[in-house]
Amino acid sequence: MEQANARTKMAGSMRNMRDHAVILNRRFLDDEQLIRSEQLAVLEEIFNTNVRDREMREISCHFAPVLRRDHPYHLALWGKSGTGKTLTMIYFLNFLAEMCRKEGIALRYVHLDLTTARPCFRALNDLACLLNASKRYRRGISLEELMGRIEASLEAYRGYLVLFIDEVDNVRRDRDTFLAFLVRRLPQQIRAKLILVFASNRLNWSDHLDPRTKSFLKLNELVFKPYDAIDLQRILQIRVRKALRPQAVENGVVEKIAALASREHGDARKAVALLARSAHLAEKAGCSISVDTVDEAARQIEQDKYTTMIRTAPVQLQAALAGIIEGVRTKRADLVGSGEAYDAYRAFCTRASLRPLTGRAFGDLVTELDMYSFLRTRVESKGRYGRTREIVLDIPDGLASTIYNTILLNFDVSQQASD
DNA sequence: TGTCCACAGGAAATACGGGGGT
DNA sequence: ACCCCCGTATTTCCTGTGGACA
Repeated sequence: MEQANARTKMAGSMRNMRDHAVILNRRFLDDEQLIRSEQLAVLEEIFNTNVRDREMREISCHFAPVLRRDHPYHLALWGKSGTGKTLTMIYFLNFLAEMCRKEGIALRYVHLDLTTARPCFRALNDLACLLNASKRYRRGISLEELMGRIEASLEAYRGYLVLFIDEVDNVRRDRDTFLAFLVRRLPQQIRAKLILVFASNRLNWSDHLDPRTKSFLKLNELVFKPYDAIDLQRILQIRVRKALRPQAVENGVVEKIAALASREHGDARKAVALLARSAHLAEKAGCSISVDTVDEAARQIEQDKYTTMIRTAPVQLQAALAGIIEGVRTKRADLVGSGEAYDAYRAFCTRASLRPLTGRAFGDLVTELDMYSFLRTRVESKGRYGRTREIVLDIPDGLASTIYNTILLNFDVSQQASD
C-alpha cells in the first residue's frame, strides 16, 4: 500500500515537472556546456539579428587584405568584459579560416585566453602549448628558452598566423617583455605573416607600454560599446527559444533582465547567467519565471559572488576577514581600527591553529580585502593617540554571517566564545 | 610650537617551494 | 641526489605623518 502510494506520488510529481518544466534544454543556458558547433550556431543567430554588426564589418575590412595575399596591420579590440570581443573575434576567425581554406590560403589562428591574470612566464608558456611548441611547465625554464621553442616550432610555417591575445592587460609584472617578444622579436624570427589581435578592457591599455614597443606596433583600433538593452533582449530571446519552454517565461522578464544588465554593466554573459539562475529558481519552485523571480535571482548572484570569492581565496585572506568580522562583533560597532583588527585576527589564528602573519603583512591583506570590496578603509589620525586605519565592513545586509560561516567551514575552528 | 603616538606603507632582505640540469 | 634558478609570500627595517596635548 505504502509503496504504491509513494509511486503514484512520484509519478505525479514527475508528470507535474514535465508539464510545468521551465527548462527544456539546460545546456543552452551555460556556454561551457555547449560543444563548438553549437556555440557557433548560437553566435550565428546572434549576429544574424544585427547585433555587433558594425564591429563585424570593421573586422572584416581589417582582414580583407588577407584574401589579396597582403599583410594587414595588427588589431586592438577595446571594450568592457562581456561586450562580445572574444565571441565576435572567434566567430570571425572561424569564418576567415574557412574562407582561406576555400581560397587555398594557409592560415592558422590561436586564441590565447588570459582571462585570469598570470605572469609573463605563464602567458608565454600557454602560448607555447597552444602552438604545440612545448609542454606545460610550472617553473624552472627560462623565458629565453620558451621564446626559442616558440620560434622553432614556427620555423617552417609560411602562411598567415593570427595570434588572438585575449585580455592582454592581465599579463602581470613584465608585460613589456611579453609584448616586446610578440611585437618586435617574433615577426623578425619567423617567416609566417604574423597578425596580432589584442583584446583588452581598458581603453588606455597601450599607454603604459614600453615606448619602443609601442612605436613598433602598427595598430588598428576598434571599440566595442557595452550592449544596450535592445541588444541584450535579442541575445536573451535566442537563449529563451533554445533553452526554455516559452510559456514559462512571463511577460516582461526578458525586458527586465536586459534592463538590469544594461544599466549595471552591459555584460551579455552576466545577463545570460541571470536568466539561467531565474530559470533554475522557477523550476525548483514549480512555477514560471516572473519578474520577482528575476529579482530573487539577482540577489542570489550578488551573494554568491562574495561567498565563492572568499571561499577560493588564500587562507590568510580568509583568516583576516574572519578576524575582522569577529572584531566588529565583539566591539559591537561597525568600525574597528587596524590595531584592534590585528588583535582579533591573531586571536582567530590561534583558535584556527594558523600561524599569524606580521602586522605589516596583515595590513596588505586588509588592502586586498578593500580592493575586493569586502570592506572599506580610511586612514584616520587620532592626534596624540596615533594614527590608524579605520575598517568598515562593506558587505550587503545579513551577508556577514553567511560569509563568516563559510570561512569557518574552511577552517574547522571552534565558534567564537562570545556569540 | 614642539612632541610623540600608533600606525601606514615603501624597499630590501629572506624564506619557500617547485622544477630543470647534471 | 644535489644544486641552481625563478617567482612568490613574508618578514625586517625603515621613514613618514596628522593632530591632540602639554
